[in-house]
Amino acid sequence: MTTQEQEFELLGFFKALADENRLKIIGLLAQQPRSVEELSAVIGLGMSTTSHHLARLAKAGLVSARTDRHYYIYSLHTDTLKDMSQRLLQDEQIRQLSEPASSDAYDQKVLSSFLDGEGRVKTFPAQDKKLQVILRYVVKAFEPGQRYPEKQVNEILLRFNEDTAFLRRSLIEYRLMGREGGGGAYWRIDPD
Amino acid sequence: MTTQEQEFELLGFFKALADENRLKIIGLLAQQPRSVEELSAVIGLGMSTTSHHLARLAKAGLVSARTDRHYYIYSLHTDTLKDMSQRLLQDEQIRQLSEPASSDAYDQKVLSSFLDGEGRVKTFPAQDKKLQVILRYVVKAFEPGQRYPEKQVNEILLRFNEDTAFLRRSLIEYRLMGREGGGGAYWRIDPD
DNA sequence: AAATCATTTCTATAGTTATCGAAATATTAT
DNA sequence: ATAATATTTCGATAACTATAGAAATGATTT
Repeated sequence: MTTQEQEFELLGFFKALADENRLKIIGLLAQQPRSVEELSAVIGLGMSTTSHHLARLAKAGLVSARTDRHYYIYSLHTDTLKDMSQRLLQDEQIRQLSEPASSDAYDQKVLSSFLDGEGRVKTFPAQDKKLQVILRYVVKAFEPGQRYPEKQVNEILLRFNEDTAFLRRSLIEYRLMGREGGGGAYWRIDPD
Repeated sequence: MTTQEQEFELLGFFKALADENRLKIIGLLAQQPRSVEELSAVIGLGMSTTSHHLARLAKAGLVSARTDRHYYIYSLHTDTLKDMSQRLLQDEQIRQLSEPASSDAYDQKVLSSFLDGEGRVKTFPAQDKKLQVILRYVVKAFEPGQRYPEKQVNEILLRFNEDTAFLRRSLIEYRLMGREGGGGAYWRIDPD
């Protein structure tokens, strides 16, 4: 089962139960199976409306009907209800509600705001979170595992902005690059 | 907590989660707390819309915000989610979703269809379920605990319909009255 | 086969809600 | 204080859904 299907299933489950009259139906069917006519009389709705609600509940796998004499007798699928609520108790199920990949949408938005057409940094964002997006973008100009003297670092950073000192300092501060105190060698720190 | 409040709370819970984008928000906040701006960028909605969704989730007690720097950081209340889903696992919670008293609405509807203005039975319904409603109505004319000879039973039943034999037989069949084989004594069986 | 009855499907309408853009509010930085 | 920025509130619109009544379908009895 894919993440999207999971989400859809859970969404259908919640939508099915997000109605006052459908909750009442669930409650009545939990007591005993009942016909459409009986249900609509008890909760005070037209039979077509009740039928509609039952169809939605059935689509979510919460009820089903068997035919008995003149009547369609609907009954509750308690196990579906319990399966779903138990799934909610599992942390992983909740975390997977949003596709993990889509997280760069935010980065894209920040980048398009603060970069010009040639990929240079127009201005530096004041907020940490946005600045980090910019820095993660800039640091890709360095090869992982390679060591750079300060002079070369400045040359590379100059492609992004005049203020190489600020960039250099920030890259160190946010632990995207490392620096060796003595010889002035820099290197890119791998993201983990 | 009254039954109505319970239902309302559960209804609010389901309504809060019955939206695709709110489910995504829940998923994102399960990974880590985030700001409105970040959330709206990632799921691709306007910030006002995202704010609206967050407000609904907060109303249901599912998220809350703390302020940090420029941002309002929203985080997930995992315990609310778990409380609710555990409540669903308890059978009593589900049965109480509909007020128990309201079950006579159906009876009322059946009675008004098959009784005339004086409380007499116009015709006998063909369906078991409806016939039972009529019989439960008729049997109230007998005092619990008292014994009636057949002749008196017929007199009483005559107030409801000419066909006293059918009524008598049905009352026995559906175990609303008992009969003593020998002397022909009848009595009303208490509902349990 | 015809008749009766329960249920569903169809059609239309009213109420609710998701959405966005603009204006207002709140918070932090200068 | 003033400016900058993030968030919420407001107003309007579009999409969705609950609802009822009428017509169609399906099932049961005679």
